[in-house]
Amino acid sequence: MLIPLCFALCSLRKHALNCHRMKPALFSVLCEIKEKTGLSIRGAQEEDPPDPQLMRLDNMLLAEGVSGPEKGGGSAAAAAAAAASGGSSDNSIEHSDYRAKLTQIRQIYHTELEKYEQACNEFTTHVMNLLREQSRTRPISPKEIERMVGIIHRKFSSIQMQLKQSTCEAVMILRSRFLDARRKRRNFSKQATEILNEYFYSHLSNPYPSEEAKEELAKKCSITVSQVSNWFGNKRIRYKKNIGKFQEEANLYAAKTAVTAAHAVAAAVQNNQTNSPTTPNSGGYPPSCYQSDGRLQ
DNA sequence: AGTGATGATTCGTG
DNA sequence: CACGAATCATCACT
Repeated sequence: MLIPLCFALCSLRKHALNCHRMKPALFSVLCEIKEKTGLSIRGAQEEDPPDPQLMRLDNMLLAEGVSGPEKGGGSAAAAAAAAASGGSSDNSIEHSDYRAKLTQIRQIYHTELEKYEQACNEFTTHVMNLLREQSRTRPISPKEIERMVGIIHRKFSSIQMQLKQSTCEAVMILRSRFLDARRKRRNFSKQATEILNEYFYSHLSNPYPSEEAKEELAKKCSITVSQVSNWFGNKRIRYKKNIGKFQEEANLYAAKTAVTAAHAVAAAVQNNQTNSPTTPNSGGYPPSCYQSDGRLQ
């Protein structure tokens, strides 16, 4: 009678011990995350010995929207990621991908958690039954039963901690991948670069596109407004640093816009034969296809 | 592998 | 907050 109980407890102990270890690296990362998210660690008090590790895990899962209230699919993390990527809605594909994966993690977490809770209950009743059987051969105090139940619950909560740990790890990996992907860059298409360069060189005296112009350029180039801003920021500084190097490029685009303008003029002339052709801009740079306020026509 | 080009990020400033 | 400047990280070409 005593043997099955001992065996059960031993196997449980072994499992729990295996699960109990926490990687130091992960731990420090989690601490950092906690600091950054500004979450109160005092918030989630755990009964028994208040385990700071478990509290951190709980807080992180809550912050990531894994263990929190249903729906929203990790709104906190998604919002943070969105903010990190410039706050525009241009990365909606990546966001939805991120959210989908987070939902997946969340689902796994909840089913596993449920499974553990169920297993814990089953095991407790199992042990209770064993104790009941034993009570026929020897007296068993309520205190002993209570102690036994306490042991089981502690062991199962440490298993739960392992689940929380691995869930946190999964979220961390997902996040780092998401942020890494954000950092990866693709060169803009040749067409986009051309459009940007055309604007830049035809506004060389004041290469600062207005917000509207940026939006228009962004639309034309199929990039984001912040990418346009980045491009102009980079272009201005690099042009200024080495005007000589860009001279050829400047001439090229000047010629190009001149040709476009000439075509436009020719078309205008054809449309209105009576009008005399306007003289092209005699300055260093050709007449642009932009309005006086810098907007594309 | 080395190297220049280029898009993105970070930080200081007005 | 927009911008300049410096820097990082990757691309693209040799």
